[in-house]
Amino acid sequence: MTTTKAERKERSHETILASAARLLRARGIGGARVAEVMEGAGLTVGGFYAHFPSKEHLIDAALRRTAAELRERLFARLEEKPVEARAEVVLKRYLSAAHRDELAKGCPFPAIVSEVATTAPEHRDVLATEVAAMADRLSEHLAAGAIPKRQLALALVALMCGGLSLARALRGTELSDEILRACRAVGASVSRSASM
Amino acid sequence: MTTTKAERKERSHETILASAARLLRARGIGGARVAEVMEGAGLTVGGFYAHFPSKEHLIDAALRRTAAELRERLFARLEEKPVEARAEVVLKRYLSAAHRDELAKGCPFPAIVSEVATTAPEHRDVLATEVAAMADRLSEHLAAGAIPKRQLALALVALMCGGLSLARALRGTELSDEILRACRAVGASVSRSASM
DNA sequence: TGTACATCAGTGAACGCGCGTTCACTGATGTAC
DNA sequence: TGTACATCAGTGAACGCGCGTTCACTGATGTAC
Repeated sequence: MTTTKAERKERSHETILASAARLLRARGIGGARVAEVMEGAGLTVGGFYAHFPSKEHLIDAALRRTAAELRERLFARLEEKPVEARAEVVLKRYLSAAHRDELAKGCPFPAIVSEVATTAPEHRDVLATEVAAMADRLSEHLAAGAIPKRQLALALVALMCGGLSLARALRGTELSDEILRACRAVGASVSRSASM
Repeated sequence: MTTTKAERKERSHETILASAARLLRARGIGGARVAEVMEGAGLTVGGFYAHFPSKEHLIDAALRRTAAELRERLFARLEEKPVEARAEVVLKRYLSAAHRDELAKGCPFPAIVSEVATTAPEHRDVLATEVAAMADRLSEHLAAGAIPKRQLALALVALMCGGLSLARALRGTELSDEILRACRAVGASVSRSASM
């Protein structure tokens, strides 16, 4: 039960990152305030800079972390399914009402793409890496067919990200559900026809 | 050459709205600062509240305006083309490098969906109206086929919006161009196969 | 037509608030002897 | 083992800045007579 100072600091670091990961997804870059991140970690503002050199570094770390977590869950146990059915499973997982409603736990992209395009270009490189990683992983699970795998993977990432972004923005409206359904159906359709 | 006071005020109102329309698309809701909007209109901050009751009202007006302008251009002269070719034309126009690069002139959705989903839900209703209008207009230009027109329209809106959002966020990277191409190709493919 | 007054679009400074960051301090843990 | 000192994770207040909004004021235009 004895923990060293360094171990305790490491735990705090983790807690802060976890809190940031939640807030980044729920509120976006601008909305994830340092004071609130620290409060979410059970600490006070002042201590933050002993763990991260700046908010920018925190956001980058949280983005990497949440994107990796997403891939973990999105592509879990896909090997059990035949390759032709996998894209549909991914679409169903990503474009679900649960994923739309649990802002703080899901994909970080919808929460940040707008900001990276407009007021927070400093996160562009990290975002590019994570989007590429996502497309790569998806590509591995697509069947060869009429549409090149990489091309189909990139379009499906855009479809999923766009559909979830819109569905989240319109949460609570009938249109929101309709968008999720439409993207699942059309995404599945193109994946099927592409592999034939 | 004589203009009345009311006419001059009306002109200022227009100029302010035009400036806001540009800034909203280039910087998002949070990034479109009232002082900068007024500066862009050749005026000073203090006069703003004689034209709009709050920033929130301005953003709503700018969103409506820019969304309507987009529809105007996106669906212009489509009747000249056979119905089976129209979706592809829309995809080409929307998912172009020019549209990605000219932030201030294009579609407002990529700039604001993140914020509406996270920190600016007060604009949800206006956004819902404009997204629905966009899907309706697109739907009119789709050929009947295997996929219901409305469903295909909603998925194409999500694909376009998602593709453009990602391409803008990743502007300057090779991946950005690749995403645009992939979305155009896959979007065209699904539109074609759906109408057969 | 000319003069005195009213209107009101626009100015510019100030207000209040929230945010990222800094910093002097605290107190529990760790180290040296 | 006990004692004196060093370390450093975390505190909490302050700083500087930017933002939306307010407000007393200005001066050109419009109106009344």
